[in-house]
Amino acid sequence: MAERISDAEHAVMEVLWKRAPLTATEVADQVVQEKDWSLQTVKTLLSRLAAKAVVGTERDGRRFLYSPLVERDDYLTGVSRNFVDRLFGGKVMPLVAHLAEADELS
Amino acid sequence: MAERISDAEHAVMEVLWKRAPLTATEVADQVVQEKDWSLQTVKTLLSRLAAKAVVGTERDGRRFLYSPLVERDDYLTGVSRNFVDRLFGGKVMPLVAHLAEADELS
DNA sequence: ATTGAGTGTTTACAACTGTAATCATTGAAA
DNA sequence: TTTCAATGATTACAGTTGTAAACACTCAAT
Repeated sequence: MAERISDAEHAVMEVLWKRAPLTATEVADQVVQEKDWSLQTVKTLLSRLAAKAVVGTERDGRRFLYSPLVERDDYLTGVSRNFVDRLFGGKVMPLVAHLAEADELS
Repeated sequence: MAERISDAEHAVMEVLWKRAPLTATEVADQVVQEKDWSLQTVKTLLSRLAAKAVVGTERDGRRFLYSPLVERDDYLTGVSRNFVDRLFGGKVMPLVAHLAEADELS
């Protein structure tokens, strides 16, 4: 039962997948370049992810260092499969057909 | 701004996409074969879809006939694009790679 | 010793979801 | 005509999500 990661949480994960461990502020600095969120919001998201054991925390003096506990690859595989299953009966081809427009399909 | 359709609502839409117009009870009869929901639940979902103008209602005496107002095809294209954009930077190939396992890729 | 900036924790709060129960209306049956 | 069953409308209620404010603690600078 893979833990569910919400959209907002996903944005945070992307930062940690790029580089980790990071402090909350470091994560926020990155995230803010994409999303217009406050530091508080990012900290809330980190807490929720930690509560779900999707990121791990490691004490570093007064602050925490956050690191992903699930691999980006595993996560993407999970949601992708779920997506095709729900919307395309598990078949990849119909999905591809729906996307075969302005994309580099070679 | 395509109206957001939730998972539960999507199950209802699938029924209407298969055949329409239908009464609430007819929809429920279909849906219940898949999901273990009460008639009330299906009616709530139909109301919400109608409120969002995703299904249209046509009075038929004392009851309503419901029909989809968005095409299944358009909807799938929308969510698919959104999905690849958010998770794969709009690139289809990486997505396919993540799914290239037990599937009929010929 | 005091203060302020950084950091984690707690609380907030509305929108959306899943899942209905209850209410109200009304046509059909008795 | 009274009653019942079907049906739409209203209300409910907890969990998740997005988005934070407020609180508390503490190290570093004054």
